[in-house]
Amino acid sequence: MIKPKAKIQDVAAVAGVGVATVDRVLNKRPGVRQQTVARVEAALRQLNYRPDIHAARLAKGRNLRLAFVIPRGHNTFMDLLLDEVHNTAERMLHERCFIDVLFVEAFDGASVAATLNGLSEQDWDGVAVVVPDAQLVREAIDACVARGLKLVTLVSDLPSSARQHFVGIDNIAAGRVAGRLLGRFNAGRSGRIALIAGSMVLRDHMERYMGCEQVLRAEFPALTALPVIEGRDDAETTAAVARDLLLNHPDIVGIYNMGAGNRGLIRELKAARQPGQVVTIAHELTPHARQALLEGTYDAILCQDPAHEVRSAVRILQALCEDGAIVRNQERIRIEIFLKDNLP
Amino acid sequence: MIKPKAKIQDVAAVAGVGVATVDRVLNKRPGVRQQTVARVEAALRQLNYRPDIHAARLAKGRNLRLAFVIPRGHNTFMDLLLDEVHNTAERMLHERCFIDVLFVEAFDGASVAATLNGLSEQDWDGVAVVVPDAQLVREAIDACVARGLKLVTLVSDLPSSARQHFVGIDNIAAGRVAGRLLGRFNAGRSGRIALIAGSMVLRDHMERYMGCEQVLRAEFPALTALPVIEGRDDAETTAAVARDLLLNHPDIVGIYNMGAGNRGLIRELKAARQPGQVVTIAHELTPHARQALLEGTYDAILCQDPAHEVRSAVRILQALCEDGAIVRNQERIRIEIFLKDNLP
DNA sequence: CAAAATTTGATGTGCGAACATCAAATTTTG
DNA sequence: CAAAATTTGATGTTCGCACATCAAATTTTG
Repeated sequence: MIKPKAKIQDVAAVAGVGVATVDRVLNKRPGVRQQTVARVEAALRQLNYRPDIHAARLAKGRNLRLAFVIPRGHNTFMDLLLDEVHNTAERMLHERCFIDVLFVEAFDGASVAATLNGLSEQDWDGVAVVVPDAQLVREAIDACVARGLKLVTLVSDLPSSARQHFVGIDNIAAGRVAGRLLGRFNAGRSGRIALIAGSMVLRDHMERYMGCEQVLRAEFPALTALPVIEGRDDAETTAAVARDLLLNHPDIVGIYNMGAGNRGLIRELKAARQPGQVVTIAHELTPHARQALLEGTYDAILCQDPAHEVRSAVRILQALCEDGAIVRNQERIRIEIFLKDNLP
Repeated sequence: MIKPKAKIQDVAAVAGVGVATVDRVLNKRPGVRQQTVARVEAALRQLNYRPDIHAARLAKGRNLRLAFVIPRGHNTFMDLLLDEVHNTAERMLHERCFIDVLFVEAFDGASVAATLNGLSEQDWDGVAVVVPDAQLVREAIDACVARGLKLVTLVSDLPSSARQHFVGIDNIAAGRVAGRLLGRFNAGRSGRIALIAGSMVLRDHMERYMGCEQVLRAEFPALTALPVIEGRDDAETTAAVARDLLLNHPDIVGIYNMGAGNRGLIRELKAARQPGQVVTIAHELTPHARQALLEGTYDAILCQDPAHEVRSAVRILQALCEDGAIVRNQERIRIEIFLKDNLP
């Protein structure tokens, strides 16, 4: 039942070669005949050999160096993300892995690109980066990867770049969920749905919009979406656009806030409507949003767990750097749906 | 910024003692004066020393032995759980951790208790167990823990026992979510809600019932719950009770299946009603449930990710056995809510 | 066929901690 | 104060692997 784990010696014995040769094959060192390589690989497979990760990490003694590139002082969600990077950095210090945070300006592709271009493959092994959708950024990412850095995008993706992985939710699906909840919570009623984004140049907001619009059109014809308003992910701007909306459209029965700025929206909602009158869905479980959900101002909150995202980014970068295995399902970032009943 | 990780030598130097003494303190070996212990501990804290886990695991050379105690051939969810135990066992084999599965009879407290009592602390370090709620089981758990085994309950809890941890969802919250979705998806309508459990001796089903009933009573007075029916977590029995329900209660507007046996329920629903006529909520994303959700027979599925639960149980047992740290948030099992839009 | 080039094996070192042993230093006790 | 008991330090071994070196064996080449 329990097979003792094979070690290099065992592999060498089975392959009929010396341990040094097995070592050469395992670490892709030169100077081994192709036919010998084949023999060793057969033995590896036969014994299902995997290096003992603890011994390996100890022997290499190498410290992984990871950089997190994050917008500075952007919004509450980013603050949560940042906190978690620090927590994780603290923990990972004890596992031979250093994590530093590099700040960039929010919404500013040039700033992100400049930071990425400044990352030398001498100093860093991997990067996790929150990116705006811009050509400049795409090129900087591709350059990083070409230099040999491992790179994952975080929260917002840039699929056409050479990034090795994306750590975040499926935003189209999130939008669809929002659309369906708006539709079903309004069962029977008809009216208008207001959509608020941070900025439509943010890919994640754009995708949420697409998903929501799709579902509303296809399955809830009694509800029609108003044109998307931009709140700049900022409480004051969001408050202003929300006030306009609520004043000018008495027939609004639902609101989907795809971006940040929850504080502003909540304030205006409370001022303008009775609780429960407008079905409202928002993103990210910030303290204000949480409170609004409990009070009934919000009806549901869609959420990505920033802590999970950070841990996942680190695990994936580790795996990429040390060619370990990635456990797919473990790295699936969930679209969490919070009602007032299942708050953590 | 980056402090090089402290090693035992550093601690010894700071404390002004030899490495052997630090080692004695770290591993709680006897023969050190209290005052020296204090000096060493001060140094440990000052340097924020943590043993290098890779070196430690390598040196100990000990293999963790974990047992998963799981009901045999119970239902699809348990099958998924079992699959994942095997996957994880395969992966953990390479990390000095052996995992075995012990089968017990479903619903059978005596069988579980006997199995637990058979686990010697010589052969095992930790146990994860899916328990029915029975006094016999509680005693067996307490005995295990008293023997020095680390023990976590899985999926279904027994809070009054001495188990070190529970790995699973908050079932009361899950029930509340179900209640709210039933209420809101039925916005305006009034009628009866059918509740189906596997068995009310299962704590998780009982708790779901409580949560759901709570919310319905408090917030959706137009909906009244019928008495709970037991489907034995089995497709045929569930089909039979569902058929009865649907025949005898034309005023049913919602169904909450708190247990397994989805296949039976789906079959009867399709036979008796138009899709969309009865709001239906069920648990666990099995292939049949998934299909039903896509087709509109089900309206939402509440779910606990068995893969996450298994990984979490292993991590927690590891931490308990090697007195490592537990990352709380990472081990929080989420109540996942699936609509047809966010299926993985 | 001999010389040159390539492959291979044996061997050693270090990673950081766990654990063991023994001698030296210190404290306690009679 | 000396003998006994307790604490302490120095040292060595082990875990499994990565990496390096050198000599021996094999193959290739002219």
